[in-house]
Amino acid sequence: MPELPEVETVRIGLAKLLPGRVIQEVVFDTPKSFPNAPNDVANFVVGAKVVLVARRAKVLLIELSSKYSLVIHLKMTGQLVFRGEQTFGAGHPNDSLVGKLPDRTTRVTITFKDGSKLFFNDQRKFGWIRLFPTAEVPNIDFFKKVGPEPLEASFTPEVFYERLQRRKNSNIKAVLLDQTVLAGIGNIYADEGLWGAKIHPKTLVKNISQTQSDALYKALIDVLKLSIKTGGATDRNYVNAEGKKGSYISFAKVFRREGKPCPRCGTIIEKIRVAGRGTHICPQCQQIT
DNA sequence: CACTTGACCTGTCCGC
DNA sequence: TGCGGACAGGTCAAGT
Repeated sequence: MPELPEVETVRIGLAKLLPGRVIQEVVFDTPKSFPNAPNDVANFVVGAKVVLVARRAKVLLIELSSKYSLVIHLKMTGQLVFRGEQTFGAGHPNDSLVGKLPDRTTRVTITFKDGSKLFFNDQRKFGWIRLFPTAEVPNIDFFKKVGPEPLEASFTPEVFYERLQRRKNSNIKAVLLDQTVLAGIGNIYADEGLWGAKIHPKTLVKNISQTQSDALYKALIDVLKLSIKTGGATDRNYVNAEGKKGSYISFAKVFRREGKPCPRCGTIIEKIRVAGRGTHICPQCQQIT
């Protein structure tokens, strides 16, 4: 669920809230949520100051003054929610944003010297926080393999078409979800982009024309930008750094709209299964070519 | 090698 | 009402 726009929205929020704060304490539930040894946390996290908050693909990077970085993947149900000390404590008038934290999904709590806290919540425990020397982050396997950022200027329609050709015999939806082809697209924006470009998700890449590729490029960029503008898509769990929901889902054309009319032609939207994922299409607008 | 499927988890929803 | 099972979907490992 947290795809590029959601992670970027969290980054924007944390970038305003965290830099300059000094970490005082880190508490985590199980090693799985924070696989680094306690010693590393004691040596390189506690006492360090947050320098900046960045994003690559769907991964958040919190760079510390210790030359180490917290590398965070929210996977499906992860949240990073910041609470200043003034919004803390049961019964406090400002303590009503999304309920009291920590809650039963809280995996890691980072407390800053000024009393504010950052909660890493994750209902399904797929997400994680890892600690790496900042200089080593680009060498993490995932970052070595991951594809280009779709919103960077260097990502042109030509680059997109060329990257798609890496998987000519796969269906286009599977390829859009492949992070080594292109970073940041997940189930929501794959469906929305394919609808925008009028391409059936089961269409094989080798059967996608340059014209269709260009249309898909534009549709993907458009939905990603719109979603960032609207604070991301809250389907179930997603919230931003302040614990607030995003509103993109109300702009969605097909995602989670099965049984409702296509906004373009009125045909009833169907939900099918492609690449092992629930997939939403307009059977009239999107036909296999 | 290219590509697809299953595992990892927990909560929710649907049918019986 | 309770219960089993399908489903949610990002990524990696295992399978075809």
